[in-house]
Amino acid sequence: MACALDIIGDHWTLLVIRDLMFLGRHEYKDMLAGEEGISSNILSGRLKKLEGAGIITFVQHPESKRRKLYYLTQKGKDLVYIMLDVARWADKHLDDKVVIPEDRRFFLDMPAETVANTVFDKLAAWEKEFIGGSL
Amino acid sequence: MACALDIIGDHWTLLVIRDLMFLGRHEYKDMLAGEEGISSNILSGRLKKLEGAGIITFVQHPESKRRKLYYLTQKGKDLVYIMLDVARWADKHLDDKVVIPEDRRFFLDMPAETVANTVFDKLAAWEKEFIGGSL
DNA sequence: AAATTTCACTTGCATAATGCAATTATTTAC
DNA sequence: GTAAATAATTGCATTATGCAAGTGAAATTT
Repeated sequence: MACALDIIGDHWTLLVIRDLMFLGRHEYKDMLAGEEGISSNILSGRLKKLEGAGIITFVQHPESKRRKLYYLTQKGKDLVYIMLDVARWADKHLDDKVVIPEDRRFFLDMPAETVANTVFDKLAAWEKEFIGGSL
Repeated sequence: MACALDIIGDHWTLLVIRDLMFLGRHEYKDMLAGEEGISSNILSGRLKKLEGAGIITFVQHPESKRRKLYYLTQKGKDLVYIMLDVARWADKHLDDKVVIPEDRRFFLDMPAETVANTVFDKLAAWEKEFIGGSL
């Protein structure tokens, strides 16, 4: 538990992972523009830390040398179960403060495995387009 | 997600909850003696924060005026699903660094609901002895 | 009853992390 | 060539953390 929390137990790390897992934000600038307003230095540090931990990796953007496309490794994708439980808990106990977006709300009523497979499929499709397609 | 992480997204909070949920540490001094070595000021702060968030509460120890018995509310107990997923993820992906204690290892092979019910039953028995018994 | 110990904190202070704004280097667009 | 976009980095103020020591009340020992 403590070792896992060394990696994912801070305010911003799981938000970066959420961007990659659910929101289709694969670029630095997309994550920087997120509604929570992460600072550029924090984002930069978290991306490096997550890369070092083997949770994310990246390829060069096919249209630009300077842009990078970040995406989750399987180690990162497996965090979906934790993410889902956090969302379920927040929905149940913080429902006055929390609004789960409608387009993802139905996830909460699905079995975890179904959600995981849906997410995995979506990420695989993205990878096929941007990673598989460019190699 | 962000709101939940404001509460539980830090290094020590989930460790305090783990103490209350799995390790039967219900007193300040028990948590302070934990193997991770939390500082007294940090522990004090986290207990207050968790109490303020409605995740834990406490009663006076039946044998002493100064001692307190902390325990989880239902809001706190429901974090068991997140805790279990964190443990599963760590076991799968950090297995070189992580040793799951043998006396709790079998939890990883059980369905989440079974684990939750086991934990809930154990906590209810504790509460019946220390809370119900003293009122 | 006086002295000691236990307990749940609190305080002081050094170090580290965070947050914001501005800057930099490189790449792309015009 | 000039200007804009991108992925960072730097400087600096504020905040959080970590350690050691201290505090005051309650319990225990003598």
